[in-house]
Order: sequence, then structure tokens, then C-alpha cells
Amino acid sequence: MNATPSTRDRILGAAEALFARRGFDGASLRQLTAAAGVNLAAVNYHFGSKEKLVEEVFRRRLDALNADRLAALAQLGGSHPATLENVLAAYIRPAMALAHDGNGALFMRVLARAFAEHDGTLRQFLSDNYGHVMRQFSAEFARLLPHLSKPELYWRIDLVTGALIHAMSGFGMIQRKDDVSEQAHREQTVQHLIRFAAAGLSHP
Amino acid sequence: MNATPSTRDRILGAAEALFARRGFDGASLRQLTAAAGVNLAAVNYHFGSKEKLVEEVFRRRLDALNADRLAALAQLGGSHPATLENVLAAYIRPAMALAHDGNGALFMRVLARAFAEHDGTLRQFLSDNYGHVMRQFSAEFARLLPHLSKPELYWRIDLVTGALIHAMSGFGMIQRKDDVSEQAHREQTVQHLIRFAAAGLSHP
DNA sequence: CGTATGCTCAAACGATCGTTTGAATCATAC
DNA sequence: GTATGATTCAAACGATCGTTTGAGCATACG
Repeated sequence: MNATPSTRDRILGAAEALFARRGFDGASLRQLTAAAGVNLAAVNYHFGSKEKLVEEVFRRRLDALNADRLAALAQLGGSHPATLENVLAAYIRPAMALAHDGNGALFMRVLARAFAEHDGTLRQFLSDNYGHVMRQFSAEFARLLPHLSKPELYWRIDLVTGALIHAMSGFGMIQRKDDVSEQAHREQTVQHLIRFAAAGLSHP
Repeated sequence: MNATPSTRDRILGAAEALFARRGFDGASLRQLTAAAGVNLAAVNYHFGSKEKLVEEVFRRRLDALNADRLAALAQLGGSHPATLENVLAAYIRPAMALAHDGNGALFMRVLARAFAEHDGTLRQFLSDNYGHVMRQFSAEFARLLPHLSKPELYWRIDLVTGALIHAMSGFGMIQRKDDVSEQAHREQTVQHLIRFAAAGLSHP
């Protein structure tokens, strides 16, 4: 709405775009603040350090995204039962909405970079703050797929997670033609992702 | 075999381990050469630049890996027909062998980092040098799955690729107990990956 | 022996990094 | 109007970056 976002938001937006393109180490605070049109010292003033800025980039998106996911999961039942595909929809649909809204596609690329990091404090931060979401969905999958052993289930969930992150980080390069057909195309994409994930999770 | 590998190989090995842990930008040549026990200037002497070193880390592994994949694909036919699962085995089995041999698991993590890079010269380098492998396998998948439209097929291949890279980059943290059961466990893992990929590719 | 050639080394190059400082500017409340 | 706190600013901090240099050392060949 506001034509001139706050310095804080300008930094977060520029950070998201630059982290997506160059990575966390590849993007410097000077490139970042220049792109945002703010002073170099503003990052440390508003966020404390570059590392805290990285965490805030994730927090800004993941708080809402995972809240949406858990809300969608909680709303299942009754006329909209908690089938495998509906649970997957609760996980995938909010992410798709984000990936097609504003700079959300760039954030998906940032998220894919985070998944490539196996050590470091970022992995710990994400696990500490958002691990409960995956745990809740995993419990639901375990209930829906009782014939799978626990290692086998986690194994398949891991594969599905990798597939979804990889696919959604590729969004934002293909552009829409008109708004109506884009809406339809997005819904079609969601269905494809859900069916792929369902097949991978539940195959004999 | 040689107890004292050449300076060139020491650099490549240390680079692989450090790129896996810290990323291409996060790993400095000073950390790298210190870990390898060689002089700082040796990198630019043997490889020309840091960027060329990165490319050589990939070349050393991917040349053999993709040759193995294409050889396995070419050997299909007759008593070992080119079914979907056999083609997938030709793609997956050489990668699994690499991921469980020496520092191959570290290379898988490096490869996962490369997949997270959407711009940059590294992506171009990998596409130029190894794109033909994916193209050949894609043609085989198209032949085996004629009911899928071309976009739909590439879409599913992309999802499978993301799943495999993500899963295999996680290897190397769980350790084997004894060698015999490890061999069996690896074969079991290969079968799981193949069945997951086959289900994702061929689901109705 | 003399001298190429291949390789290693300590040292330094200029550039850029994240972070800090202290003054200048802005907004708000008394 | 002026005091107070929040924010922005140019400038500099020391550290570290990738790369280059030129001397030193080895082995091989005439």
C-alpha cells in the first residue's frame, strides 16, 4: 500500500532478492544496501548483524507460511476429510500461494539454498523455529500410511520435501500470459504436485 | 594407493570437503589450502583461479559418474530390458556407488549446492558439459511414458531430480555398522529410490 | 657442468568484507 | 522552542578476500 516502505522492509526485500541470486555469502551488505537505496550502516542498526538479517528474511515469510499450513491442516475433517491428498494440499497450497505472490518466488530460491546447508546456525535456526510444523505433518502422514515403517515413512517424506523445494525454487522464471489462465495454471500445478507427492508417499 | 597424493589432488579433495560444508563463497582459499597442507598460491598455479577449481571439482566426479550412467543405459536390452525401473537404476545406481565411496558423499552435498544456484557461470558450465546425459535419459523416459505430454514429463523428471539430489546429499551422516549389512542396506536404499521415482514418474 | 623446466614458498598486492563510530538529521512531546 | 529519542549518514576500523610476484628448490636433459 505505502509507496515508500520503511527502511527495514526495503532491506528485507533487497536481501531476499540478492540472497536468491548470489547466496548468503555471495551477497555483500554493500550490494544489498545499494539495491535497497539505504545506508550501509542501516543493516546493523535494524538487525544487529548480517546473520540476524538472514534469519529475519526467513522469519518474515515462514511465520505466515507455516501458520497457514497448520491452519489448513486443522480445518480438515467432516465434509473435507483428512485424506492423504488433502493433507498434502494443506502443506503445498500455502507455499504455492506464496511462490506466486510478489517476491515469494525469490524467497523459494532462498529457501532452497537453506536446504543445501547441512551445517551452520541457519539450519539450527530453521529446525528450532519451524521443526514442529514438519513434525505435525509427519504424524498425520504416519496415521494415513500405517503400513509403512517409521524409517521408510521419513525416508519418503524427505524425498517429497526435496522434490517440492527443488520444483518451487524454479518458479518465477516462467511468466504468466493473462491473469485468468495463470490462476488456472497455478491450480493445475498444485494438483500435479499433490498427485506426485501422493504417489511417492503411498506407492506399494 | 599412493600414500602422498599430488598437490593437485590434495587441493581437489580439500575443496570438495570445504565446499560441501561452507559453500563456494563461504570457503576461502586460505582455509582450503591450509586443510590440504599446501601453499596458498598452489591453487592459482594448478587451476588458474578459484572458479576454475570449482569446475574441476565437478569435472573430476561427473565425468566418471555420467559415463557410468550412459554405459548402464546403453547396456539395457535383451534379457535386461529397458523398463522404467531399469532405466532409473541406470541413473541412480552409479550415483549411489559414488555416494558411498570415499568422499563421494561430500561431493553429493556440493552437487546439491550447485542445484540451488539458478544464475551464475556454474549452472552454465554444468548444463554445457553434462546436459546431454539428462537429455538422453529424458528421451528414454519419453519413450517409456508415451501417455504423458512433454511439459508434464519434464515436470515430473524435475521433481524426481530434486528428490534424488536432496536425498543423496543427506548421505554420509548415518554410518555403517558392518560391511556386509551396509552392502545390503545400500542395495535396499537403491530399490527404495527406484520405486519412489518410478511411482512419481508413472502415476496416473 | 650448465641450464632449462616444473613446482613450492613467503610475502605482498589492491579490493572488498562485516562492523563500528560519532556527528547530522528527523520526528515527536513537553 | 527546545529537549529527547529514533534514525540516517559519511567515514573509517581491522580483517580477510582472490590473486600476483619473484625468489628458491628440485629433477631432467643437453
